[in-house]
Amino acid sequence: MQYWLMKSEPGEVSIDDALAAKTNPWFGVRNYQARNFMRDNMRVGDGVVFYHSSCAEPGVAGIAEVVSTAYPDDTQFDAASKYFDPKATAENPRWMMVDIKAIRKTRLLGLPEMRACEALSDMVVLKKGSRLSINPVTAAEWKVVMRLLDKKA
DNA sequence: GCCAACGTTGGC
DNA sequence: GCCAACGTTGGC
Repeated sequence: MQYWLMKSEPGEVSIDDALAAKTNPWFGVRNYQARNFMRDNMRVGDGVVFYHSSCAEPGVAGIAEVVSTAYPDDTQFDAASKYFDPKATAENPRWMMVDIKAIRKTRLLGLPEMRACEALSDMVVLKKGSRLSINPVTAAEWKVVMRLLDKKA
């Protein structure tokens, strides 16, 4: 059992959108490191910190879980999609995705509050210049995030 | 909109 | 295989 942080732009898929859907195929990841995490390391039941990025209030917005192992992201084959990849073929898919199920919406745990928490100082998402949309989260960090989420802001 | 940081591409 | 140029991410 592992833990992850997954970024989503609320303008695309917010935690509310994710909760409304039964499962969310995590299409559109076009970064090899993030793909490899999904393809090689994600297992059904893994915990996911649902993070809102590129928005007015970036931060943790909910909790989710991984509900499938990796399979080809079909948007790579769709010429009409902005995620289309002409170099990808059905025999040799380049991009993979997993299905995510939202568990609950939480209060917004914003970046300043996360940065203020010493126990989270090594979180990848807080590192300067970190742009990776999928990050491993340690069990210790997960616990701290859960505790912060249950606290009043 | 700005810009720092990072990833990818492509010429050599 | 190097590295400059370019594109993207994402906080501010």
